[in-house]
Amino acid sequence: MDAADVAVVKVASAIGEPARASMLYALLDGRARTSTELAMLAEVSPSTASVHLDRLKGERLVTVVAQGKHRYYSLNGPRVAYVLEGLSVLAGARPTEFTPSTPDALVTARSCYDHMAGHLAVRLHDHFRAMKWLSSHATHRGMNYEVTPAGASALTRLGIDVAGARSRRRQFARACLDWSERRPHIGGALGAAILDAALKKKWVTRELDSRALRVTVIGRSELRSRFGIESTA
Amino acid sequence: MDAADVAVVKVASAIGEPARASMLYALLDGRARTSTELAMLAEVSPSTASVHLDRLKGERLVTVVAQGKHRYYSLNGPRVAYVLEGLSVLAGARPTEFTPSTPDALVTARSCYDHMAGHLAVRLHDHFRAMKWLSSHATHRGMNYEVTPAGASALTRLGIDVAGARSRRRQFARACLDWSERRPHIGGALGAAILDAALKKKWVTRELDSRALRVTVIGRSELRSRFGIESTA
DNA sequence: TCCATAGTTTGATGATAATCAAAGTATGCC
DNA sequence: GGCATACTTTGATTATCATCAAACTATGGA
Repeated sequence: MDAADVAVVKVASAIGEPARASMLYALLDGRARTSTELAMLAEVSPSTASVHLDRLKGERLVTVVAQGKHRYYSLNGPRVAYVLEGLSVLAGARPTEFTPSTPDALVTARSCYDHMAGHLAVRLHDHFRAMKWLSSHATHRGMNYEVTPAGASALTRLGIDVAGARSRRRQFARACLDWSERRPHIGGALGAAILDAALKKKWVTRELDSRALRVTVIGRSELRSRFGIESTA
Repeated sequence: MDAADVAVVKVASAIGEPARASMLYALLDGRARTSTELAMLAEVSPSTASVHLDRLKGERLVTVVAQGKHRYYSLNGPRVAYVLEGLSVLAGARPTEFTPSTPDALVTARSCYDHMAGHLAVRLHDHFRAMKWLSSHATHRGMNYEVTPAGASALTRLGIDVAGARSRRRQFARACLDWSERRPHIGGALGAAILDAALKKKWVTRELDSRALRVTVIGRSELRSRFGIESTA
């Protein structure tokens, strides 16, 4: 086994332990969490959690920021999120696809690192494309989107900070393949702006300690009237 | 930890053990291998290899086909290959980027499950696109390619079985993001046909027990004269 | 300065997993 | 039928890893 494989084994075995996996998947919603919170989520003692987090940090799966006595842990970038999603698909388990069967909840909506993923995200993507608010162009990195003039005004009227997304030093908008839906949703800065707007307008809310997003009553109404997207129960 | 995470832990920990990882990465070149071969590659005894392979089979990472007394193991589809490549990237190791520094070897060429990946594959992709032998169209699954009429005759003249690729019950041609190059190469049935043709014409040969492909003297000459692709030493 | 809180380090304990040799099973060939 | 080969199963051994409580360190507030 060469040196490269040794590194892979360390990364895979770091993920392949129940407590550490719990913590990693808990961070998949893109939010930072303290070590004490992660200990509780993983159902281990703070000392156990501390050792595990040190291991994850050593393998560059998480980053930590200290603020006073608190230590805030986050996933170390979208590539980690990508592999975790891939492992979920490989395991045959859908990452948090089922939301509680209340009439307001969309069957599948979740935050994928910093943007929306799931059924709702795919439907929004399809709608924006159908309305020709996005144009696509192939690049060496996959398919990217640009916002058309009509799309710019429509999305801005929806409260989506298109200009702010454009000014960020990151990819503006790209097709992000949705592992659970097997179809694209919108990633990049625009994808993050869309999630921000949906949260601000309270069309969706975050589930506590979960990547799932819950579609609110208001959200359901707005999504139906604006986009023709029905939530199914 | 919910049931989904338990499944993920089993998959990740199955990968995260040196002997099993060796066997998985040995299979990443898309060829089937016997359990005895894999035992040798992983430097464990046949009995140890047998138990490990049983574990990998249990987690659906490999499939096995018995032919007489031989057991041939393969990766269980491109999705497994995809996650293994993703783990390699995450681990910071490049999958077999360096070939021995003989003057004939291209720096980066390897087989990725059933098609060619690496620098050469990316250059071929770029050339075929530049010659407009491929047209692209975005689908809900990413970017796909179609062969133009000019491309069909040119590729067929190159010995690439375009018609055979088209008749297969799988995706004809798609942009497959090359993890090491970060640019697309050609996947799908056409990608496999291209690798087949390159092997048949002896432009490339397989390295023994490796995913690396070696560009032959003939291959280097043909690639330069036909496509303007130089191999660098 | 003292106390509470957050988090880390240490040492002991128990569980789990990988390893192999030996024995066993199945297949193929003569 | 007998022998060789490929592979599996079993039991014993060893190493590794996760766990926690206790002690310790760092930070923040009164």
